[in-house]
Amino acid sequence: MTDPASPAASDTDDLTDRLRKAGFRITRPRQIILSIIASQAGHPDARDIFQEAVKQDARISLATVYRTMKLLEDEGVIQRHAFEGGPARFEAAEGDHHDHLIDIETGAVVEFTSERIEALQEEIADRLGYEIVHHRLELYGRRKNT
Amino acid sequence: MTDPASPAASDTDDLTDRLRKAGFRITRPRQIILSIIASQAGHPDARDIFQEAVKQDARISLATVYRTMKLLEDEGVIQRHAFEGGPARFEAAEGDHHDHLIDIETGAVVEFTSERIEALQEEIADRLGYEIVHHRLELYGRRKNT
DNA sequence: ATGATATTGAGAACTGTTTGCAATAAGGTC
DNA sequence: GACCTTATTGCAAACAGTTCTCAATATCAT
Ligand SMILES: [Mn+2]
Ligand SMILES: [Mn+2]
Ligand SMILES: [Zn+2]
Ligand SMILES: [Zn+2]
Repeated sequence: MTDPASPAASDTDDLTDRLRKAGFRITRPRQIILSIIASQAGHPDARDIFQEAVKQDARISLATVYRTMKLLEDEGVIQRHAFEGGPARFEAAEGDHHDHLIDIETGAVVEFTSERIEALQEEIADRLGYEIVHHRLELYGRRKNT
Repeated sequence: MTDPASPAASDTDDLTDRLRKAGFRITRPRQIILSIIASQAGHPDARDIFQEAVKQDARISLATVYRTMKLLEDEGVIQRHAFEGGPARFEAAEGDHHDHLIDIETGAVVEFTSERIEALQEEIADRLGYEIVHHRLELYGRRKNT
């Protein structure tokens, strides 16, 4: 038992194992960042994660957050989004694929899925002679005055 | 007759009228940039436009290109795209709405439309209680080996 | 415990874009 | 056309987000 106060212990352990097996060293910054993305909901940006991390270890640097996000993205642990305007935002890549609707007034991010849209995308790419590697569907809107 | 060598004269004239009526001064940089976006096909970035512009007037600055693109975007003359990674890219906003497929190997941009996808987007936003202001659908893929 | 080296923190560098400011020029008025 | 007001420009500095350089440090296999 290393840290009785750490949250989301099992998720984090899964991820550390995954990284260890991939030949990466399990450093303190990486453990902290992993625990943050495992527990944290939403779509935090690098600065959000950095600020959380600093609470647990004041000497962590923003550069390390960026480096770790890159690593985790390459490992398929997280996904990176580039919503309009702002900095890149991240989320754990556990669940199924989904797309996003962004409230242009509040910045809130709503997730949704549509098998039909996904299928249509494939169909279109296919017709154009392409194979989709990844895609990006973002709806920007405002809440209806019901 | 002001400049017998200028290309895409009528399109450009339409646009200058539009700007003039909106109360903007028709400056040399603006005329040049307008003629470039009116003639140029594709999805050039600010640097592309700048390089073209410099050929016609060596003293034009990149800052003015950015300022003009902002103005033209606000006026609805052009559309701005933020494809993955690179700088913002622009295109004349004459035609109908369309979305993009980007060849991740060559960077080529293929345009497509899908009324069905557009309709589904509306449906989804509606169901979530939102009204779509704009959206972004980008497919990133590679050419099929057929 | 030791050693090889992957990783870190700090800050410089970088890319794309915006901004402050003095100089310039567009276009309305005479 | 000359004159005036002020929008627009060029330049450079500032900015935001991200990546990189490099010496110091920490991980982990032995
Ligand atoms: Mn999400
Ligand atoms: Mn297009
Ligand atoms: Zn999708
Ligand atoms: Zn569309």
